[in-house]
Amino acid sequence: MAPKVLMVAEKPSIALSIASVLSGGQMSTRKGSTEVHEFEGMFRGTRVQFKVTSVIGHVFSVDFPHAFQSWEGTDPIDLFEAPVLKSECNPKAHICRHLSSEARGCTYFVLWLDCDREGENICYEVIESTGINENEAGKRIFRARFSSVTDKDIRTAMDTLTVPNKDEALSVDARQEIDLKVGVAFTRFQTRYFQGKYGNLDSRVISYGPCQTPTLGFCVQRSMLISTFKPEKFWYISPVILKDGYELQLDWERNRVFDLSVATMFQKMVANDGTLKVTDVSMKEESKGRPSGLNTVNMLKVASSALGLGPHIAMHLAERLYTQGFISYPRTESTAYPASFDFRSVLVSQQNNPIWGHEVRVLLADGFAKPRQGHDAGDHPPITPMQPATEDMLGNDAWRLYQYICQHFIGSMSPDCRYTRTVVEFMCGGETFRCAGQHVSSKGFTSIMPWLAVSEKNLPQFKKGEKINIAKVDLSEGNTKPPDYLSESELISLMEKHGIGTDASIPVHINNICERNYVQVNSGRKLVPTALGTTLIRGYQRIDPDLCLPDIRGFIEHQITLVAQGKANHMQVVHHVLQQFKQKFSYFFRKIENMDALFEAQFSPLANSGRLLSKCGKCNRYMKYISTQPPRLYCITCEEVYNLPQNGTIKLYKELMCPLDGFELLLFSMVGPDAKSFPLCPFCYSSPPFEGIDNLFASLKLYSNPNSKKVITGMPCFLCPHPTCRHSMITQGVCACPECAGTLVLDPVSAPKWRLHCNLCNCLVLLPHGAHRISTTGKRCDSCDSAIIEVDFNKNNTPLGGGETLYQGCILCDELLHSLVEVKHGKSFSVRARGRGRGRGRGRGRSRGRGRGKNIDPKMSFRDF
DNA sequence: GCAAGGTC
Repeated sequence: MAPKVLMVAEKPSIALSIASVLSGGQMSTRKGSTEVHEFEGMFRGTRVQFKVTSVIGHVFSVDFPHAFQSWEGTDPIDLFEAPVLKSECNPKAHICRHLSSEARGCTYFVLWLDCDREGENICYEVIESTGINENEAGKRIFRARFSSVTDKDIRTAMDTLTVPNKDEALSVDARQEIDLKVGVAFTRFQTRYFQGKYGNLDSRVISYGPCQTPTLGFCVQRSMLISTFKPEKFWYISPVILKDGYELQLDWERNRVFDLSVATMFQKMVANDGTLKVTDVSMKEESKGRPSGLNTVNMLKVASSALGLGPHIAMHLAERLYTQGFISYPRTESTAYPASFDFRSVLVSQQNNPIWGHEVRVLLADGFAKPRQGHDAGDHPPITPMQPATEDMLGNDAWRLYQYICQHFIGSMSPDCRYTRTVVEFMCGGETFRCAGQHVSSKGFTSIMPWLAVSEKNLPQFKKGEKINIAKVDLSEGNTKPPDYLSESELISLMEKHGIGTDASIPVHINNICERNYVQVNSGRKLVPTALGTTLIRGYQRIDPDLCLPDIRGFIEHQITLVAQGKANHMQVVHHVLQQFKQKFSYFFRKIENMDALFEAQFSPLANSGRLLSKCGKCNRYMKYISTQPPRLYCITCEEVYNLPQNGTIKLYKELMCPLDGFELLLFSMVGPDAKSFPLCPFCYSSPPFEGIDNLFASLKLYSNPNSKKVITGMPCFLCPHPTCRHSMITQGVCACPECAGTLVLDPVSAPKWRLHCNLCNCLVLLPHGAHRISTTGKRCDSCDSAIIEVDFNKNNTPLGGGETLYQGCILCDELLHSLVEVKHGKSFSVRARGRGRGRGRGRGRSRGRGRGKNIDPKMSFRDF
């Protein structure tokens, strides 16, 4: 059998391109975690079987081991010396398993990852996943280096295989570890410090990061420029002349002066003279260059400033346009096209468009230019339309973005805009004045990109030496104005200039500082810092300005570049950089009061926030409910903070008390139809009292909808294994969930629409509607061990004979009850566990996790619903 | 609940 060669690309689209080129289109494709393309061909002189597949970006990501995950149990400073673990970033995608199974039986491996440091790092992630020793590099493992995904480059890369670059890969490992440790240490420390003190901070996390914080820094710097701005008065003179029917206001060469008496003096000199002499008339042919190819950052800037689409949304739309085949790959730094690029066929595909088809046909008929020379970053070609589309096919926002991409592309193929600029210079009373006119001789690319058009401005004819009477000379007054808030588009430029983030991550950082409530996007997509954002940056500036300056990213990049170049040892660099940050951290820790003074002036202490809600189990006094994010209870006497679930409403629960700690219970209700409500003890919720409760949370994570934000982060009563408390999972649990491994518990406040809800997933079971009361009884069903419930039916519609209303039974085994219940899912229900996990009704808290065989008694399930 | 970087 022919030897096998496995080739791996960074994303499925590249795998497809490589396979198509190398097989000449003669390949077979099969599905897997990612697609695998197979064909025969020659490799190092022998006939082989090729398999081309891909990863989906990084395979692994770095995090702390479990012991360091706890915010309570870990001192943030210890994180700098903590070990780090690599684990699969998307376990559900099973990329690692996919690679190892595809690698089996392969003799050679060719790594086609993107040719940048991240790609080099992913090479080693792929090698690790395949289980092949990395010492086989150069023997069985090869690296293909390509600067574009073109026929020629792919073939050249295949003919000149090299080996992966370990130093570059290690530089990425270094960055990952540094970013993780620095970010998490500072974030945990300042979050806990300020959230334990202030009630109206309105942010769940007060994060720090070497990219996000300088990004915020830019916004705050501008807003501080605005708030400290002192306007100054200035004066200027602008003579007006009348000629050939034109009224012209001339520009003063001095522009403006800041002294009224000086300005008055100039005005008098000019007025006394009264005659302007034309000293020069110049005419120049000027041209405004057509654009070069469109890269991500420029697309995002236009999307924000001209289309009103934020970078996060714009990237989302662009990705959709890409996966639907309307545009080329939208994440690229390059503004230059490869030499072999087929411009003509792109133009041809756009020639029938009703809006710009005409311009395209003219270009095709009269000949077109290549885009202005740009920069080739060696990644992907500029963003280019691939297929014609209409607004109906795309939807409004995607259409507007697509339209811009098309206009930009066609503009870049069009001639430059040419115009004549006339400048007339005048002298009067010893002062120089000018006026300028413009006449467009050829619109060029501005006819398809009209917002860049050069404006026409006509001037009357002037002759050098000509004398003209001044109609009037006004002395005008003005005020210097502060700059406007930083626009998103300006921010993107600043980030790019300072190397903060990458084309793919810039939108994420901007989105981050918005979501964390550090800045708000105002009209015109201007970024206005919030009190929190401003206070944070001012705090860093007081303690250690480095922390919020863009150089901090530059410093890290510089250090890891030494690793990438093989000039420094990976471990030593990581250690050195982390030691520096650890020192910064400990200084920040010691000086936090300097920042806190600013917080004190801006925010209210917990004691002055919120309203009294429920009694503390320790001091028996009422605690305050803080409703701003994150919702908390604060005991003024004990100075303790208790976390609460998010995104719902909270109220006192019948003044009932937790038997474990004496805290008054609360009732939390999620929002929306069919939303759950459940009781919780604030103390138990914040610090679960039972060992092993972590496992419950692990399953909670598993079964909660990954698309919705996690609401429950602690232990409500429905997860509590207390054997006798009337609110615990033990007493309120009825039977196993039909959809997951959870337990259906009685919703105690759901009357008259009585129901059970699952304590893990969104499964809902409706109980007899309109009953007076439904409760658990403490008895168990003989045949299925579910809790026997007692229903007190309404006497007007009781299904029982003789006007009876009281009835006890098992909702699974009792025919009457069984016929009166109905399974319903929450809207966001998405994860279905296989099998039923723990099948037996509640009871026996300790039996949790014991799996059941396949022989499920049909009566014990909801199968026949 | 934390970072930043890939990509879907």
